[in-house]
Amino acid sequence: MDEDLDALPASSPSSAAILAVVRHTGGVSRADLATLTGLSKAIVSERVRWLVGSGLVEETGANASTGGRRGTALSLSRSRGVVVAAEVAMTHLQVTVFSFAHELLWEERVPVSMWQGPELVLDELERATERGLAATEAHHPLCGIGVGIAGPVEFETGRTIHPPVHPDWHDQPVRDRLQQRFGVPARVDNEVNLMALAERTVGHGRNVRDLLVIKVGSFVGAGLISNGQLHRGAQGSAGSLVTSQGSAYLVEQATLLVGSGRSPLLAEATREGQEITARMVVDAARRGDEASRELLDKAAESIGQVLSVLVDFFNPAIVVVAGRPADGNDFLARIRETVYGRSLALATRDLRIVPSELGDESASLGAAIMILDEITGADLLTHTARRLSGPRGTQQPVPGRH
Amino acid sequence: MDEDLDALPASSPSSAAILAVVRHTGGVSRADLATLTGLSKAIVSERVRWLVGSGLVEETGANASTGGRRGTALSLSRSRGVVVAAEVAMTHLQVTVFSFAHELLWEERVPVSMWQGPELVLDELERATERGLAATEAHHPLCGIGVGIAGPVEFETGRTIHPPVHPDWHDQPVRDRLQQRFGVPARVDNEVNLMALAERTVGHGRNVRDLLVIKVGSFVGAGLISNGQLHRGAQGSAGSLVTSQGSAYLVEQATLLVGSGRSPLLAEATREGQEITARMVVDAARRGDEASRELLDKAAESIGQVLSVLVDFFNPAIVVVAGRPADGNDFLARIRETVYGRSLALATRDLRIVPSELGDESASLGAAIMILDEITGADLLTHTARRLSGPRGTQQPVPGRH
DNA sequence: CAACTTCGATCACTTATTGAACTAAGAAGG
DNA sequence: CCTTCTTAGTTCAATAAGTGATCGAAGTTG
Repeated sequence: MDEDLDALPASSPSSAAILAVVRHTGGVSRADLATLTGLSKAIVSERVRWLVGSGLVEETGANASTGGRRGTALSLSRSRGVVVAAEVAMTHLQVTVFSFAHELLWEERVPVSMWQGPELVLDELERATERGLAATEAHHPLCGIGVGIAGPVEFETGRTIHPPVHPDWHDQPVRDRLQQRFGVPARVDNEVNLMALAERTVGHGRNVRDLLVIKVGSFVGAGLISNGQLHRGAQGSAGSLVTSQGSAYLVEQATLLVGSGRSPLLAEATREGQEITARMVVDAARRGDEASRELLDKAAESIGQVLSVLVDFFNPAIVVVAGRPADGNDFLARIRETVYGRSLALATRDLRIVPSELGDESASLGAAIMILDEITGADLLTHTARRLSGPRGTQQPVPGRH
Repeated sequence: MDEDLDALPASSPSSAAILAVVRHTGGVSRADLATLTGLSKAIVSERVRWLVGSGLVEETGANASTGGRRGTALSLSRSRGVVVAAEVAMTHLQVTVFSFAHELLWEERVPVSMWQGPELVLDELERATERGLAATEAHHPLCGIGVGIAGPVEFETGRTIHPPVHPDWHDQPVRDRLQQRFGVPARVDNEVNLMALAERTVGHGRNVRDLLVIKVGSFVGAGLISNGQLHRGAQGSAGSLVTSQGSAYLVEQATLLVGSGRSPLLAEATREGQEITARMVVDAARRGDEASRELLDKAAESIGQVLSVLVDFFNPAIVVVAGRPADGNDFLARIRETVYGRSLALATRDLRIVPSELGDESASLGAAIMILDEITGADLLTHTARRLSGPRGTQQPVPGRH
C-alpha cells in the first residue's frame, strides 16, 4: 500500500507547486509554469506529463501566441475526478459535486434542520451524496468529501463539539463516518472557516495574507486568515462572536415590531401566516419600511462596533461580509461607517470592507477547496508565497565571513 | 557576492532543519539530530561539520551514555558570534548583547524617553550598541541587530508608522539606519510582537500553536501567534487594543485618588515629590491600601472583559500576561475570573492564563530570536512543525487509482 | 576482557533537478 | 513561398542532495 502512495504526483514538492499554480491560474502553459514556480523547464515538462497521465490536469487548447509557438493551456481536470462538498447549515443541507477545476457539476438543497438531530441530517447528507454521484457518473471517480458545519468542529478529528443546537450533535464523528461510507478521504470544518478559505482562494482575498470574513447568519461568526493560512484556534472554535446580533436577533426584534404595529409592511407579510425571516426584514426596508430600516441599521451598527475592535486587534487587509442582511447596501454602509469611525487610522488606512462575491455557495466552495487542497497536496498560498519571498541569493550574510 | 552567500550553511533546507533543532534542544548529539530531523546520519554528519566550521555551532562536551558510545553534545556557539537586541520602550531604552545560544552577555538600560524624539533616542541606541560591542569583543563578530519598538512598525521596511507619541517618530527608517551604521542585517518590529515570539520560542508557548500575549504597559497591547507564526497584520498594527486601560490610565486614576485623600499609602509616597507610577499602585495595594486595590481590580476586570472577546475570537491555547501590574497575583486572578466567566465554555475549556516567566527581558529576547531566525534561516516552528506533520507515506489516495 | 551497544564517519548508490542543446510551431518580412 | 526570428516543449548528460550499508571508535555490562 505504501509504495503505491509514494508514487503520487503530489508527493513531490515540485509537482505540488506546479499543481498549485495550475489551480490558481487557469490556462497556464508549461513555459509559464517554469517562470512562475522558478523550476526548470525540464522538470515542469516531466511533472506535467505525470499530472496529465494521472488525470489531475488536462490540456485545454492553445493560448494566443506572443510572437512564437503557442503554449498549450493547462487546467485542472474537468472530467476525470470529482469531489463532494456539503454544507450543513442550521436550517438546511446543501450537497454539491465539484470538478477539480472548482466547477459546479451538480447541486441539491435538502430542507432539513440541524434541530432534527445528527442521525437524520447525516443520513440525508449521505443519501443526497449518493444522488449527486449517480448524476455525475461521467466525471468520476470520487476523490474526496469536504463538509462545512454550522458550529464548532475539531478539525483534526473531524468531530463536532458542543454546537449551539441539539445536544446530540456533540462529538459526532462526521469525518470518519463519511470516510468509511464512501471510501475516500473526508475533511470537516466549521462553515465560516470554509467561507474564509473560499474568499482567500477564489474570492476577494486572493492577493491578501490577512483576511476576515464576517458571516451574518442566525448568529454572527467570523473566519480568520492569518499569513495566508486559516486560523482555526486551539479548539477549532476561533471566530465566535458571542456578543453580536445575527438573524436570530433580527427576527426576534421584528416580531416585536409587528406586534407594536410600527411596521405596516412586515405586518402585511405576516398576515399570510408566514414566519418572519431576515430576508423579509431586508425586503421591507428596501421597500421603504422605516421601522425595518431602523432595525437593520441598529444591527449593522452593533456589528460594526464589534468589528472595529477586531479590526484593531487583527488588522486585516480586507473584511468580507456575507449573509442575507448584508445584501442590502445600507447595511454594509453602516458597518463601514462605524468601523472607519472607531478603529485606528492605521488599521483602516487601506482597509476594504466588501460584500462577498461568491454568493450562497461560498461555504460549499470552501469545502471543495479544503478537500482539494488535501488530496492534491497543493495548498495554494504555501507555494505562491514561497515564490513571492524571492530566491535564495537574497539572503543575508552570516558569521564566519565578516 | 552571490556564490559566497549561496555557500552558507542555512542555504540548504537540511542544515536549516538541523540548526533549528540544535537551537531548540540544547546539547543534542548527531545521532539525536538524525532521528529528530528524519535525515540520515550521513547528511547530519556532513552538515554538522559545516556548521561547526562556520562557527554557528560548537561541540560542548559529551552526553551521558545510554549503553554505548557517548554522543557529543552540540549547541549554538557561545563564543563565535553575537547579536545585538534592543528595546525602545516608551520611557527607556534597553540594549542587550546575546550569544547565538540566547545567552545574555551584556546589558545596559538608558533612561531616555521616546517623547524626546527619534534623533536623540536612535543616537543613544547606536552609542549603547557601540559600548556593548566593545564590552563583548571576545565573542565577535556581530552578526545582526534586532529591535523592538513600542508602537506600530511596518516590518517589511523596518520603519515606524504613526506611533502614539512624538509625531517625528513617524516613518523613521530604523532598520536601514542600523544596517548601514553597523554593516549587518537588522530587523525591527513592534515590542509586543517580539514578546510573543519569545514566549512562543522559549517561554510558555513552546508547545503551542496559537498564543496570545497581553502586555500591560502604558497602554495595553497584544501579540498574536497563529499556527505557530507571528501574526503582524496587513499594516503591522495587529494587537492594538484601543479600548483597554494600561498604566497610563492607572496613573491618571491614582492621581485622582491622592487628591481625594482616599489613599493614604499613595499620598505618603507622593509627599516625597515623586511622580506616581504603576509600580507604586501595585506596591500600595500589596501593602493593604484599599483604594489602590480597588483601582487595580477595576483595571483587571476591564482588561478581562476585552480579553474575553478576544479569547472567543482567537481561541488561543494560552494567554500570557506581562507587565508591571500583572506582577500582582490578584490582578491576574481577576483577569482569569472575568475571562472564564464571560467566554465560551469551549474556548476556555483548556485555556491557561499565566504570567510571563521571561521577565523584563522578554522583548529583548524576542528581538534576539527574530534576528537569529533571520540570519540562521532556522525558524524553529517551521521545521519542528514539518516533522510533526508526519512522513509522506501517510498521504491520502488520489484519482486514477480508485 | 569478551560481547554487546551506541555514536559518528565514509563511500557507493539512488533520486531530484538543472542547463544546454534540440525539435516544434507559430509570426514577421521579403 | 521561403527565410528568419521568437517562443514552447522535450531530451539528455551533468550535478546536487540525500540514503543505506558498512566500519572503526568509544562506551557499558557481565
